[in-house]
Amino acid sequence: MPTSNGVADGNSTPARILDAALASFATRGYEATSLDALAAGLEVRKQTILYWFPSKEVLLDAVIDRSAAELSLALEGSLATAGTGWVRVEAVVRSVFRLAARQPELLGLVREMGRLGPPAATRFVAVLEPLVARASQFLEAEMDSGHMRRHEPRLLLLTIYSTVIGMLTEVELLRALGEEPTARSLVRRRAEILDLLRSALVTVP
Amino acid sequence: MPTSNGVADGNSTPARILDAALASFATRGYEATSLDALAAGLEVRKQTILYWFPSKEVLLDAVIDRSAAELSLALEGSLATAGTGWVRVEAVVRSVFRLAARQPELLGLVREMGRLGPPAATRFVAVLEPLVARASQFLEAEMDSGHMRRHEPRLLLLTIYSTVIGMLTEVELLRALGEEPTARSLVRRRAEILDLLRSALVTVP
DNA sequence: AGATCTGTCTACCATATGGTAAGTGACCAA
DNA sequence: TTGGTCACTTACCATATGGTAGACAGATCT
Repeated sequence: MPTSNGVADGNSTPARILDAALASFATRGYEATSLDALAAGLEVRKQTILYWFPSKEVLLDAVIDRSAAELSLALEGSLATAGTGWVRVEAVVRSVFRLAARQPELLGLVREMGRLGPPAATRFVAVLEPLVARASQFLEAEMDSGHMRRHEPRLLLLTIYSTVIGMLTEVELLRALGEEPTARSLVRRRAEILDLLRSALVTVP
Repeated sequence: MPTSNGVADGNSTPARILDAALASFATRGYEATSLDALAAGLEVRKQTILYWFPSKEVLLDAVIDRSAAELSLALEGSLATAGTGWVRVEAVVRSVFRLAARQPELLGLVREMGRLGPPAATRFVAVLEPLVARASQFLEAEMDSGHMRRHEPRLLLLTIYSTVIGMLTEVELLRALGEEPTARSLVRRRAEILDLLRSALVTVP
């Protein structure tokens, strides 16, 4: 039985396994990822994976937990930004894009969560739930004070979420639209999304 | 070798297979769908499936082709709507929601397309490519004539796409937000999305 | 030094999966 | 009647998959 906790800092074996699993789950999908393939990529035997994570599902849970924590941390940080309505929304969107540039797999996993029904998705949502509540309250307050156009806060959140995730993960469609997966394109997409959101949210005084 | 073409109208066996495959691909995903499970659901032996569709991949292609055609037809219909900028955008969004109410699996498959890289996604995108081009041109023209706020047409399209698909397929997240998958909720989501898009697109005169 | 623990490995295994080969009954044209 | 096609079936098979059991080398403890 492994002694070290799930945190597994540095380039320890469990951390490397988590990294590889995240990457594969996010791109190929959970079911399409085999422990053998994962192990081969790590130049390790499959049993090593099963030593640290007793089953594939446990591995998935570990990946979800770590990713959710990371995501949560990044969002918490940007939510701590002071400022009136739009500035804060912009800060959050920017931080998500920053995250996407540094760790695209993370956003890919988020996208995958929808497919894996409960209990995986439930676990993921549970961690982010407080953030959603905070964001929802924030939006509502901003609308009440007239800083933003009035919308249904939760559905507005879903819209922002969908748009950002779509912009960051719809690689196939992006390619079809002639948008290459470059850093420059990412910046352009960020500009566009901010432009759109501002149009939809900011009240013209 | 099957004689009838891929159209397979009515409740013929190949049509039933396509229906079941579409449903399963859209919800469980392609890799997670086994021919055995599919056959069991249809109360038919697996070989019957392989009789009509020589391999799983061929089945996927058939599902994609049929779905893309159906989607294309629906969109073509709504695009034929005459009218100035916003009215037409609204018509398209409404038709997609109508489609989602009647055939949720179709939208689910669209969502799955992103995951299945080439060649599956390519095939799908290829069919819808002309529509994308038309829509893009339409948006650009409307912006040129000042009926709509200026945005990057293709990225605007991606935004609309992401938002609509998200609103219609993010079941887990919707549940977490307290939005039940009812018809009433669907109407509310449609209203919200139209509201948002109007805010972002329509120029205040 | 000997015992124990840790991390990884080799050796298997039951099951599931996509796919091949060949058979069977119904129908139909000659 | 007979031969052939059609739709579908039973009988298999090679491979991949998640997982179990246990060996083995090195470090750590007593």
